Amino acid sequence: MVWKRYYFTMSKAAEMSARSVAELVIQLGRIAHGCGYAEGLTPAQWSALRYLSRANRFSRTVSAFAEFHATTRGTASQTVKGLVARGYLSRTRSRHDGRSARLEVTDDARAILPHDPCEALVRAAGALPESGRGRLATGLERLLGHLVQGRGERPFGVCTSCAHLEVERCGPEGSPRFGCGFFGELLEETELGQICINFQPGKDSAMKRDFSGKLAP
Amino acid sequence: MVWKRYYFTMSKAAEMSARSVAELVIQLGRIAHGCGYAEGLTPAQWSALRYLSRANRFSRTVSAFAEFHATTRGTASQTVKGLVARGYLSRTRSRHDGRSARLEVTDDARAILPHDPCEALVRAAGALPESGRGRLATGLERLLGHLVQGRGERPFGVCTSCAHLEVERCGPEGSPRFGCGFFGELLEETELGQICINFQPGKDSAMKRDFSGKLAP
DNA sequence: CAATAATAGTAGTGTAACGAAACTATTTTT
DNA sequence: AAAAATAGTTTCGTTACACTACTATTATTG
Repeated sequence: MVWKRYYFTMSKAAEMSARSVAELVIQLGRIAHGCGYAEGLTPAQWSALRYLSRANRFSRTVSAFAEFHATTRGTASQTVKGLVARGYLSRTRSRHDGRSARLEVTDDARAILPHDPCEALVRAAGALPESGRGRLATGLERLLGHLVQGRGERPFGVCTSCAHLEVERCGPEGSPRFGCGFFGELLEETELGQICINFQPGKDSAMKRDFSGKLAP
Repeated sequence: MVWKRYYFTMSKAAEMSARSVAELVIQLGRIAHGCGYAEGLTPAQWSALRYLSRANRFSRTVSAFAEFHATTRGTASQTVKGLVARGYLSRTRSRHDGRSARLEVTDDARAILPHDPCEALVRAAGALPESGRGRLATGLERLLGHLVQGRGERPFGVCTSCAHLEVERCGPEGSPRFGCGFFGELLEETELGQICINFQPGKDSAMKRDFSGKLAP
């Protein structure tokens, strides 16, 4: 295991810098969480709106959000209930599974999403120099990966870096078609950048991730 | 102002990566906060113990912790009260200021600090490759700086990167002595790495920061 | 030097976020 | 056909936290 090697041989300096990273993440997280009461919504509700506006059609359910938000289904149900009551989410029962319901972000919700109080964090990140920002994202992603792995949970991710993604090219010059090997369904190109509950870290992913949303072979 | 320049000219790709950074910080923050109930202490109490064990003597007060924790003095007072009741903190009234009381972390508290649930985050950070870890810390520090600045607050920091630090060398080979220009008091060498409530970002700091805790001229 | 303002800290109250457990209603497994 | 698993909801109790009002001390100001 990789982290053991690093952990047990960590020097004093390495431990200090690791602690610095942890402290900074905690501090940032608290501030980001605290500034979450705009538009009469709670932090949990904003989190739900953010998640559901970024999740693909397999992942827009109460249970998926509960797992993403690291909370219980009961709590997630309450959070969603409030948003439905305000007209920010709509429910449609699944035809294939009578227990399940799909959640959709309404136009009203999309209208207020730019007022998400966490946009302050996005702006702060945007103020960083371009090169450092990419490295920061990569570093945080790895950090989250280690943390989630240590808790025995699954990470969330998008199709473009998922092992379940399948690409099919019709002819040498034909435009590619995409599918998910897990759900066994075709994927629109716009769906490739959405968050999926069944993300599998792509050791052998079909394509490399790219922040622009475009695909690199 | 720097961020304006970056913000208004942000490309689509830059905005995506900024959003990634923000989302990752939020996610990490939630997980780090959620795993905070070990040893019968609440997340807020763990946060207080962490802060007070890292803060210098000018900063170990209820008000300083309230500001650090971005909460009210009332809430901070409650948090501290619980820790005093459990014997993890001791109060000593200030002789210079009858209103103020100094908080000290007890030996009992130092004994349980290694069981801080947020140590999982430290371990995860320790699992990162050494080079990336340093850059990650720097990037997060800048991010926090931008965010705090945008909220009109002051950042917290340590003497070694503070503008108030004064260094005095007794002779060409003599060991240096340190003082704080703000509080007008001498500083022990062990205090130079502690968090201070009156940190002033050191444009012209007397020394460069170093994670090892050692000093570089 | 008095009057006022500011600061450090505490106490009490109300809200609401959240976890836990119990409960339906479907689907899957055996 | 019976049992187990899953999606989701509801209820209840705890508690973290903000808000307000309050005391005690120090700083400021005319």
